[in-house]
Amino acid sequence: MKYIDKLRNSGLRPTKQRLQICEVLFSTEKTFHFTINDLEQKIKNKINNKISLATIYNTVHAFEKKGYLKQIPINSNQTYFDTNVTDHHHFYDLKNEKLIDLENSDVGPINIKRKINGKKIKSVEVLVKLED
Amino acid sequence: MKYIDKLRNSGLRPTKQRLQICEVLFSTEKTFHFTINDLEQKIKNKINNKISLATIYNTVHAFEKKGYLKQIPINSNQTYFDTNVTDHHHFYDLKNEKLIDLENSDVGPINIKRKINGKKIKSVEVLVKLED
DNA sequence: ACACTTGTTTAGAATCATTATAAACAGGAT
DNA sequence: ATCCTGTTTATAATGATTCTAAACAAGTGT
Ligand SMILES: [Mn+2]
Ligand SMILES: [Mn+2]
Ligand SMILES: [Zn+2]
Ligand SMILES: [Zn+2]
Repeated sequence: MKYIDKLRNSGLRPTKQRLQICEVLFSTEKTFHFTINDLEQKIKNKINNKISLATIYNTVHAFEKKGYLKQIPINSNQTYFDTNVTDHHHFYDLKNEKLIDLENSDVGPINIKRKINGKKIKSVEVLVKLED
Repeated sequence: MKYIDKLRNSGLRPTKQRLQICEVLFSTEKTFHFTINDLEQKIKNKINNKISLATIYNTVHAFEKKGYLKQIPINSNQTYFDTNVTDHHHFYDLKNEKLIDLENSDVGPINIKRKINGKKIKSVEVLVKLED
């Protein structure tokens, strides 16, 4: 399995549940955005055994900490995650609550001129809200 | 009172609670960021009567809908609001969970080149996450 | 001033995403 | 096989937010 090494190299045991969640999250060429609820449904559809909700939360947070997922900050009652962990920006369609990736070339480089003493920049993200 | 007209012109009755919340939110020259919890504390400190938590939620949402407040999208368990309703960007200090305004001149104009069919841009916000 | 309508406030309950608990389980090393 | 420790799981707890519906108050008209 291609995910076993990925997990081992991160210090995560390659359990059956984690491998199956890897399959759901990382086996497609296209990256995507999801909530825990979305992921729960995808898992239900793609595998026959059950993975507990607690494990889904645990795994997503473990993967996030290892840099295999990232959270996207939007105002929603549910947390959105992204399998695209490169630096990139988003459209957020307020009507259907869906995120759309923006290529960096669609926005251009962003130059933050101001500095805060003792702090360094971890990320720069643009969120473009869309309405009808 | 200076807030009575503001409220009446928005179709909101100038109740005692709303006027007091206006005082807390809009009487300082500096704008600021807050959570509902922050606001609850500020209210407790500045006035002697009690305003119920439900009213604080109701009022914040009413003011948001009228454009007197806006929500700032960040990944936090609590919703952040801003009394600065102009288009502007933010630093977000991950350590102490505080927002800092960025002047538009600190970021420069952002040109979104891509268009989505049938949708128009409502806002463009940059979030710069800070770590130590 | 009074009555009437409708918007607002309120305490408390409900909702619901997320996190904590702690017991059963499984990976991996020896 | 045994042991250790990380992981999974069902379930409970948490906590921010929203809902409910009854009491209340603002505004309007008389
Ligand atoms: Mn997380
Ligand atoms: Mn809201
Ligand atoms: Zn994305
Ligand atoms: Zn701000």
